[in-house]
Amino acid sequence: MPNSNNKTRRERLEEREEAIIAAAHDEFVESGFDGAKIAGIARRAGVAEGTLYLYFKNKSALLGAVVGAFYERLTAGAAEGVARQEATEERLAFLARHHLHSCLQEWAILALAMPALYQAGNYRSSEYFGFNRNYVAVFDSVVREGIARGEIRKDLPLHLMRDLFYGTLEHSVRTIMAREPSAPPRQTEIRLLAEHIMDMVRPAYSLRPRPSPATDSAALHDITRRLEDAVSRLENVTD
Amino acid sequence: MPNSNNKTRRERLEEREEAIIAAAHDEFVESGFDGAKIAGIARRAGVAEGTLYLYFKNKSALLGAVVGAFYERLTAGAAEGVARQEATEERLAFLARHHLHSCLQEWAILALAMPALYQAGNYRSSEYFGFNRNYVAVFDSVVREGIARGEIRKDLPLHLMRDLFYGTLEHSVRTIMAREPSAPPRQTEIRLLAEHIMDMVRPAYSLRPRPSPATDSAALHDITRRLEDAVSRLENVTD
DNA sequence: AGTATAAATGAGTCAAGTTCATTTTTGTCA
DNA sequence: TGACAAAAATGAACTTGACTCATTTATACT
Repeated sequence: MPNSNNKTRRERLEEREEAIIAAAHDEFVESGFDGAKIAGIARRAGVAEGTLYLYFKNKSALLGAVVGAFYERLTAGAAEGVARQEATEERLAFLARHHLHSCLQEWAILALAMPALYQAGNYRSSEYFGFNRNYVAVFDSVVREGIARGEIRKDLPLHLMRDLFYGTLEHSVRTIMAREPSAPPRQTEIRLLAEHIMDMVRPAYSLRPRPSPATDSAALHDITRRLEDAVSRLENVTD
Repeated sequence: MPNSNNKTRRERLEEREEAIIAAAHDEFVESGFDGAKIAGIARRAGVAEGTLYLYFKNKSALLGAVVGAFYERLTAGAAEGVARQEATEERLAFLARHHLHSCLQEWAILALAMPALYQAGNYRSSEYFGFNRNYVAVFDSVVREGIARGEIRKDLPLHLMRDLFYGTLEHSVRTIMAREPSAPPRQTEIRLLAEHIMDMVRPAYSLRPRPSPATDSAALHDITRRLEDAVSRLENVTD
């Protein structure tokens, strides 16, 4: 009998791998990296300890797989949401909400991943580097398009705008989790927080609405600029 | 002979404790938390393994002491620098440079401390919470005074301004360390980076120069505000 | 000097990640 | 269908390293 069930060998292996990742996910989330036991993961996955090492090099690789799955969800959600929005402002606001929501929801995973981002020596060569690269690519393209559209200032390196955006978001997530560790991520609170953050990010990026294609919009835009310049000059005088 | 040398018993204990912390510092910086061995720390400090446990409850407490010393340097430097500046703008710029400089300089320690900040469950009760509290108190007082002086917008919660400031700085540090892990923190690069960051933070905070005590400054400030409101309205129309 | 208390020691214990010789399962071919 | 080779799985044994504790050494006080 070449096939006891209707599964090919490859399929059975992948199924098992997924079962192991799921088991590792639960064990890590429940106990943290150090607290998680290989024996526990094996038991949850229904395999022997030795079997784990046929699928993953070691405990860290196991964590890498769990974190990789998280980043996949995170990145896919970000890309989909951005595609649904047209305006740069809305896209950034969505990314902020999505990041807050995902990170609060899966805080435990985030906490597990964090230490790896601080392993200076080999970060660039670690799988985590790739995870992050894919994720921020979504943000990068939004900002690049915003700059091309003339909605965002172009005098700052892109990586700094990234640092401002995700740095602020990450720090906010940490602040929230420190305040109320058992917080259920309330949708309305996330919206409010994201709005506040956008209130800071908007002026930092000099983010302004896209010039409308209407004929006199150019004139409006121009007068806006002139007024702002006047304001700037006045401000300097005030010094 | 009540005293073989001119040291009191208490003094000798504190000396030893400092020697142990210094040894732990070196071992941790060289090998990371997991890589560091109690045996190695004991050897460096010139004591037996068991002795370490008379001074510190466990390996984590040892790390806590090392991180605590780092935060003390960090906080003291911040407070001193702020005291030397008068203007809010200058104070914030200094804090940015100081944070970048310290974190790049002692990146290894920062990386060691980071995981503890993500232990949601017990962060608030951990010693790290206190470290951070003292440190950000410096920033908080600067911003509070800036708000009182009318130089900074007051419509945002303080903790969000903190998140923006330190979140951006931390993310920048990580970006730099990921780019060039062996980077010596160049003074000029730090200044440039801090200026760029201030270019984003300034508008985010609506940070403007302190109104001069001259009589017509109030009028100037008022007209500035009116113009800005007009600009805002125009921007909304443009949408 | 004698003694009680504090401090230090390091061999022994224990937990947990990893390895590997052995066993079981699977797919193929006569 | 039954032998057989390759793949997959197993779990007991090994290893490493944090932590303990019975014993020894140093200190201060009478």
